[in-house]
Amino acid sequence: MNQNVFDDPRITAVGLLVEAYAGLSARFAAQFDEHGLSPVEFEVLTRLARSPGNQLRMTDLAAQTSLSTSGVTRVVDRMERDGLLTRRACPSDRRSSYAVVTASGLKRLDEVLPGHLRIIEEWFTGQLEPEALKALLDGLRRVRDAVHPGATAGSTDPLPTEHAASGSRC
Amino acid sequence: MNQNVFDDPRITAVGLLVEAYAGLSARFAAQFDEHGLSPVEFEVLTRLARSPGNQLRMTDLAAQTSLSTSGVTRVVDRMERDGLLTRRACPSDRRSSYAVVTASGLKRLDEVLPGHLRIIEEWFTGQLEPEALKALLDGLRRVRDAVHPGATAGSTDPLPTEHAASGSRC
DNA sequence: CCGCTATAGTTGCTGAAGCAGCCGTTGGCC
DNA sequence: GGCCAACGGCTGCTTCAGCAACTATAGCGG
Repeated sequence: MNQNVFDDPRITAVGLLVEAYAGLSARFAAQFDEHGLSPVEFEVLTRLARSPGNQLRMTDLAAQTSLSTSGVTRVVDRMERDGLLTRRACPSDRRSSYAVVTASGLKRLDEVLPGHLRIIEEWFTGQLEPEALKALLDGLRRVRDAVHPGATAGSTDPLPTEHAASGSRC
Repeated sequence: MNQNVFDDPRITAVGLLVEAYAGLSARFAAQFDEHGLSPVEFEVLTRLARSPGNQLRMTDLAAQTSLSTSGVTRVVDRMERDGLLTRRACPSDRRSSYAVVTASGLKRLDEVLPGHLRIIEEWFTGQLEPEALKALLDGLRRVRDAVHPGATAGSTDPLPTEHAASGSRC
């Protein structure tokens, strides 16, 4: 076996990305867990909270997260059971329903976010001088732009606020 | 709700990392799938192939991947069923067993790796000029080093070749 | 107005992964 | 030599996500 293949700088580059991502994800997950949230639930909460009216149709929510529509159904089931979300019927289209963040859900988010930001700063952005951080982010943006739109996996797009507005708004 | 929280540069930074990672992972997974491998199986295959004798104890394999020991048991079950791996008893410690890559497993890896490297180049390393790539990797390395060692999630360490040698070598 | 097709969401089934508990083995200790 | 704590790996149980099938509604064409 060509042992040296694994020393290929391309492999190393991917390794760095994977490890940095995995390490950060683990920190995030630990903090989410302290607040009784899974990473997916946190993502759902933030997607909804940043959307107009704190709500999104199930389908749109699926498009904005790493979940399939059936996955969204289950997650919303759990979160509705926990009181973080509610389903609301769409008045203009009886097939559709909205997932809406409840006051309790917003409160939970307010409890989680400060610590989340602190963790990002402690383990990610604060690890680098401003110009090094900028270089890192520029590089990531380039890769993201190449690989991003409509990728198979969820897009986690940070600024899709107009997405819901473009759809059949109720 | 403080809508502007989501415009925080720290959130954006994480978004970039997550999206770049997710996008690349999706490309990788698609190619693995063409060769009948899951991402985890590819990881197991590479870990073993880069280890001395193309083998690793189940426990060591678990430590080097994102899996628990029970997860390793199942994955190795599947891959052994598919002929990519074999279990071999450890002569000096009858509790231990090795997972060994078969010729078929190595062949599979040889089929997958060139395309894998091509994808990395096309969507990641080739997207940036050499100095920009270096800056990106330096940044990732800093974050990785901060967050990495013994993290909760799997470590995906790219140079643990001495790991197996340090253990109770048979 | 009727029927046909597309769409929204839910549900049964399957596969994968973790945890906890189990058994067999090992290696130190008396 | 026998005993016992530690360890390696496997199995039962649970959780969770995706796929595919299903129901209900919407919207278009004849």
